[in-house]
Amino acid sequence: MISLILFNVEFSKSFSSLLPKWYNLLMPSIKDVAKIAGVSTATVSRVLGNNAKVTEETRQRVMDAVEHLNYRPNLIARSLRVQKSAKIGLVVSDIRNPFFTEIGRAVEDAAYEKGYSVLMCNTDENPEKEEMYINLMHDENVAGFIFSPTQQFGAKLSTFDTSIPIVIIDRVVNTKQADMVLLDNVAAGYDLTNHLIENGYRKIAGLFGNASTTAPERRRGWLKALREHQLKPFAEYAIPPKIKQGYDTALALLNQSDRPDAIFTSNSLLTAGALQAIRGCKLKVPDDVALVGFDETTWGALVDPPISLIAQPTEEIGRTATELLFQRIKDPTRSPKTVILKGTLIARGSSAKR
Amino acid sequence: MISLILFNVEFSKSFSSLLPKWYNLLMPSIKDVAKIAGVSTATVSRVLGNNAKVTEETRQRVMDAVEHLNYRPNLIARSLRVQKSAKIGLVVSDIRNPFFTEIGRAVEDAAYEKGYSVLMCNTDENPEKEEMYINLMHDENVAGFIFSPTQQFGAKLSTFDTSIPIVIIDRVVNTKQADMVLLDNVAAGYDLTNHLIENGYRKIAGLFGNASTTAPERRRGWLKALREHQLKPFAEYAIPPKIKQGYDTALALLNQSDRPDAIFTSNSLLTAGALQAIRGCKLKVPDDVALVGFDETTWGALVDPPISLIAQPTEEIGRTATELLFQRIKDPTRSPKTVILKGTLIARGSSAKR
DNA sequence: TTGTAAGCGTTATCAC
DNA sequence: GTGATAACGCTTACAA
Repeated sequence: MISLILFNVEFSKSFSSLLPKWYNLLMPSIKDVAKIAGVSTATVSRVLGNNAKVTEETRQRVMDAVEHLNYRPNLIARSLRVQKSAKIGLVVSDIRNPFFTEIGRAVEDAAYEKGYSVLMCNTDENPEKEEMYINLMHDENVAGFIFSPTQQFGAKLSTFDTSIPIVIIDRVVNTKQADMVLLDNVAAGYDLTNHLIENGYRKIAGLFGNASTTAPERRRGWLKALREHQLKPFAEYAIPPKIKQGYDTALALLNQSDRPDAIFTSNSLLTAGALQAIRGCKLKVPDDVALVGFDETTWGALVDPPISLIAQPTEEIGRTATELLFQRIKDPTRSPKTVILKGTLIARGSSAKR
Repeated sequence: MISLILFNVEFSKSFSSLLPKWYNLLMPSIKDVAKIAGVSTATVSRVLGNNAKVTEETRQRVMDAVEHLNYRPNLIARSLRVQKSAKIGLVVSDIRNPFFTEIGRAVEDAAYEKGYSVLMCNTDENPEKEEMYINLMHDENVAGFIFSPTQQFGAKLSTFDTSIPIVIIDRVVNTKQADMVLLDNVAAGYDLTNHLIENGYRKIAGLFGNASTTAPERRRGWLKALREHQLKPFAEYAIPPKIKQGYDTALALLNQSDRPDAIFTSNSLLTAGALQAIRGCKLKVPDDVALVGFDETTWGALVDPPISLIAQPTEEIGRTATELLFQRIKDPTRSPKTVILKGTLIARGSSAKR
């Protein structure tokens, strides 16, 4: 793999000129280079892969030919031959969730530095799409991929092909085969709920996503904190983690005669939906109802009052996942690692002391 | 191409079962299928590509073998052979810009429906990365790609390889070779500015991105509206279209003794930055300073007061771009189309009548 | 309607 | 240190 990496870096340097108009008409192959340099294709390959010894003189001749022809190796052919590619996959459930957007960005950066490109796929929390994209990962010969499976799919995952390096992020999967990068969700839910309780809220409703293992864990923390204070859950819902469902559910909740004094949401899409509902009911945050959630977003600090939340270290999660992936690519037998990161409570106006 | 599409759809149906553990150990090839079915590889290929005639009986035998072996064709090998793939590219400048996130989502949906997957790349407004990803598009044999180039890169684009179908989105490029899907940015800037003027604002500052052609066009509309009302630009800045730069610039602007009474921003990242700055200065929107921008985001309607803006039909832009791309893939000689879509002014509290 | 075989552009094995 | 050459798994003339 190392040679591949070096290789790519070298190329992005040497052939940074764009493809001229006529390029694909006479797209030069390794044969053309060999002919011009007066060597065999094997030698050209050796020079480019710079893993075998060649005399400096032939190396130079080859490089000249390469430059002269503006040659760039055919990645597809190479991939067919070596059954690998300088590509990694990123399979997430919802690219519109700012959490995953940030992850995507971090992964892309980390991969780019190593000369890898990223095949990014959106499963929409749909197991059928997940399946098809996992197959695609295989078919595209990715070196490995980063994945946040739905609950249903995660359960199946351990039964299947383990030959391709995988790093699971965000969600627990019951397999000892894959590396994982997770948040300590129970602690996060616990901290966030404690914060509400300490600030005087008692009738705390919970809106939880129903697609991942993340939400149930955050719920566990929520329950634990409530229990420790002899409080009962005011109400709770397990719903699709989308803005619309957050809105609908919160609206119904707030229209009841007995309202909660705080809403706990398990992700930022639900937070946004709940906030819309609160606005729709012309209620005041936090006087009528407090609102807390997860993930720092563009808007969390901009709304008035700003939202109290548990911030996840998205950049770190993305980078860590990518690094674990590259480690496993380099050494597939290495025993799996699970990295658990802590969230940070950011207390703001939406849960101010009452 | 049609055959490829059908092909893929067929496969995603027939082989929806996941790869079993042992799969890659004995990853069956077309040869294995041929052997089991008692036919030649050519026949297997014909059955799978269902473009040539085969007797129903052999077709059945082949399909049985395929199912029995859990065979799935090797996309890389096929791609090497036919010099094409069921993949399209999406090269955008900043995946964290909600506009592009939405586009990405729409493109992914549209592509999925046709059995294509999407290679998504983030250039970070960096011409070097753009170049490398354009090369990658070539190297990955994508069927075509959707691209929002930086100004610098867009200028070069027409000089280069035209063999691969491209659809430009969001930004004008001076080439007659590519299809484009654009917003009527001059009109949008004009409408948004007129709206401010009608509501009584006179000292209107402008924060414009410096990476794309979009911002200068919106600026033209802004200038036109001002001129028609005998107003002078209060101040204007061309800056990198990022939250941080929006914040810094707006902060400096607001700390001057003579403050604008309205800030016009050319994209939502700048809007967010400007809003942060306004909050930082403890100023009231819109009483102290109005704020308007572009693109409907999760937060635009949630902040208080909500932001007035020009909404772009992102879903439509993404779908249209993908459709144009598929049309061009099917018929590469077809004369290029430019689709210009209108934005919608959404007037809200941040620019209320004074 | 079906089979044979060439070839897509690489890399890796084996000679020399 | 270098060159032939056989794969990698597929599609597609061309034959039969």
